[in-house]
Amino acid sequence: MSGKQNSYHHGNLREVLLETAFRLVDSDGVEAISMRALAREAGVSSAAPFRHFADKRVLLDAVAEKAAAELERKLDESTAACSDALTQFRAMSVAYVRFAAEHPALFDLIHGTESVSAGFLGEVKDERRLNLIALIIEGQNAGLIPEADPELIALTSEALTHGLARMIVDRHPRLRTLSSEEARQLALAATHLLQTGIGLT
Amino acid sequence: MSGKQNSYHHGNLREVLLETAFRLVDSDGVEAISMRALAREAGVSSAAPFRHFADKRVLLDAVAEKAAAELERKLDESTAACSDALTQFRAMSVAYVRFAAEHPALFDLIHGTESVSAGFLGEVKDERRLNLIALIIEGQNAGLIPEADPELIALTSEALTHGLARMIVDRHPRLRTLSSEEARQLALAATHLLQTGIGLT
DNA sequence: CGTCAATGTTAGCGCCGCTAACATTGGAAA
DNA sequence: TTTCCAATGTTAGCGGCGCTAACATTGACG
Repeated sequence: MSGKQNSYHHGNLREVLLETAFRLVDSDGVEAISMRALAREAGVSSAAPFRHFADKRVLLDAVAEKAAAELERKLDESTAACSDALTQFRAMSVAYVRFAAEHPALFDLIHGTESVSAGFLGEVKDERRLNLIALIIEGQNAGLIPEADPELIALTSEALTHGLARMIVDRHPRLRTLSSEEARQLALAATHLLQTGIGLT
Repeated sequence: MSGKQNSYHHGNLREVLLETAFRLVDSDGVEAISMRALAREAGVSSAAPFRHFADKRVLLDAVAEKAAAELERKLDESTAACSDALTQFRAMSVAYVRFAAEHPALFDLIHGTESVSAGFLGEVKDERRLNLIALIIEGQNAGLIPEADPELIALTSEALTHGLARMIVDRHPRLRTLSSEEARQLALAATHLLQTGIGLT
């Protein structure tokens, strides 16, 4: 199915367009893609892509969903070898920040896409949040975590991780040209700091 | 100078274009602006704007710089009535998050614009960072803040604030439709949490 | 074997960013 | 005051874009 080159019907156009767009966004950013260029790349007329994606926004939504699924996969992977819940949480923070450092354009696209947070992947994220909140309540019952609103604690943790990732993507002056390993160490250090508090009371 | 309407020369075109673009980005997002539409709005031919901005990127850079200056202004304002350094820091976090909630498209443009973090306003931000670090070291000398790397503490604080702002702009499921007052309370609660730590040790 | 839905094609509309060549004008220099 | 020129406007147009309509090809299925 991948080598059909002399037939009128391409046979695999939708996936080829999607993968090409995915690669192009990852390497050159979302502004680098155009429907016509994708069509040329696939060796197809400039109207053909519209048989598979109603408009450009829909195609970008699909790319964003693919990227979000990839991020999800990496987050799951990261917690595979973690026994307790705390190390799971920290591993996920690290994986999240690393993804942002390695694929800034995809990270950007994911969060700039309405349909991602609204759709299935938003629910995945919500499920993760509920897990985190359950963990926090557990910690509070055991007397390990102060009795603040668990929702607030979860939100603050998320915000810290998301903020680190965003500062990298947004090329914050202190964080531009951050390697993946440096990103890992930074995420570890920052989440540790959140746990112990910075003591500014 | 503002009412020249029947003359060949507009007389104030650069500023009019800039202000129109600023308003349009703020209300409808960066994708809503086009050079030709701006020209029409200003009652001028579609080539005229290029006498003042070499290309669209340069115009957007100028809008971003204006927006960043506005943000700077609000940050300065927010600390006016604060005596000690800690309340200054928290007031700035609140102002930062509020700006993001009230002007998401401008906030987005600021951070997506290379020239802003590279140029003058990046230096302003750096100066702010140095102030924060000085405050942290002071706190450490007084025994109020743990002996972690002051740079790291500063970075973590920034990341939390930036993360909250970004979650709002990115329409995080839990934070969409957040009012300015809710943003204020959230920022206060989260920075407080950072100070005390969430105790997940 | 015929037909039809899926999926390709060509042609073209209107908008865009941007440029070249020309027009107007206000203000500095003579 | 007159002259002239740099600044800043104009028109016309190129090529690329997103997208649509009308038509062409074909494989799968009755």
